Amino acid sequence: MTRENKDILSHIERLCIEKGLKMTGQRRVIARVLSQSHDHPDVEELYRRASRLDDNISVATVYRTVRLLEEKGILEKHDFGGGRARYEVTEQGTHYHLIDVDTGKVIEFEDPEHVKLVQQMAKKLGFDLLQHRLELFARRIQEK
Amino acid sequence: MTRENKDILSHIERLCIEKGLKMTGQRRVIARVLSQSHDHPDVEELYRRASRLDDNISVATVYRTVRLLEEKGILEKHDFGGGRARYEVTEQGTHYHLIDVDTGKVIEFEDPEHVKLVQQMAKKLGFDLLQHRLELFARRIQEK
DNA sequence: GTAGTTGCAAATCATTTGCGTGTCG
DNA sequence: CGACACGCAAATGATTTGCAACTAC
Repeated sequence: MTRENKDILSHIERLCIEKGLKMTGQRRVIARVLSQSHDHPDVEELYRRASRLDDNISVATVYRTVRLLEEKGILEKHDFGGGRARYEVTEQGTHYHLIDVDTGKVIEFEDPEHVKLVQQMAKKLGFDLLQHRLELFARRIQEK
Repeated sequence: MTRENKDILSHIERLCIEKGLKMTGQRRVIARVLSQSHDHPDVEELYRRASRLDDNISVATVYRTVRLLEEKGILEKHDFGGGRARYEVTEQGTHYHLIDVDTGKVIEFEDPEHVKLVQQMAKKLGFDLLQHRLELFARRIQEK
């Protein structure tokens, strides 16, 4: 039973402080929400989650904060279709996404072999790979 | 010196007819523009190019047409950042994009082996692959 | 104290849509 | 002729922003 204690800094809040961001109440709440989110919420969803912890937060602030954190490299923005941007906390290793087109759910997976492969691809074209993304749009196999 | 003759059907127009689309004047013009575009224009740019050939075209129609052609599989929609969707004519084999981060230029390449690989990836996760995208962000190798 | 932040509502921007008119098949 | 396409302008939906009040440092 882990206790969520407001006196304990969330992972993201720590990162914000490292980057020298001014930590307001709303940013602390949003940071906490992000730290606890292991999916790919959109702004609306983040706003909903944050409001649950503190009703003194506006969507505008969520938009502003999310943009700020993306600029700082703390968050990554994705376009998985559906019209709204979705966010996730930046992780160290490259990982890929499989989007279930029926449910919109996103499955993450890693494949270090594939990373090497892609580096080779870039090299063959005369480039050094900086980053890359691989996204699969797929439908669950039916076992009738 | 190839002649562009209005009596000759453009490649895309042919595809539209195959799909049973009603061919209006505006659709013919847009089809022609698409046939001649070997880059990744956004709607605004398509509208500009179409207007050059025929000033009797509205942006709304370009939006409608582009959506229709995407549904028919004749066009592909991309999000390369920048807020607006970009389009290209669907080619038979899946191809990938390498974006030169210094110039913004997009290099296309194919890799049929990789397509199979990705299908395997999806299968391993219990999915049938519908489509996928691989985008490399890279920098040209310096040979000083 | 002061630069940076917030909430609110109005503004933007890309894209979609309702409607009366026009046209392909 | 009848279903569908068009232009126009108004509507939409996500995201941004101006402004006056507030707060972290």
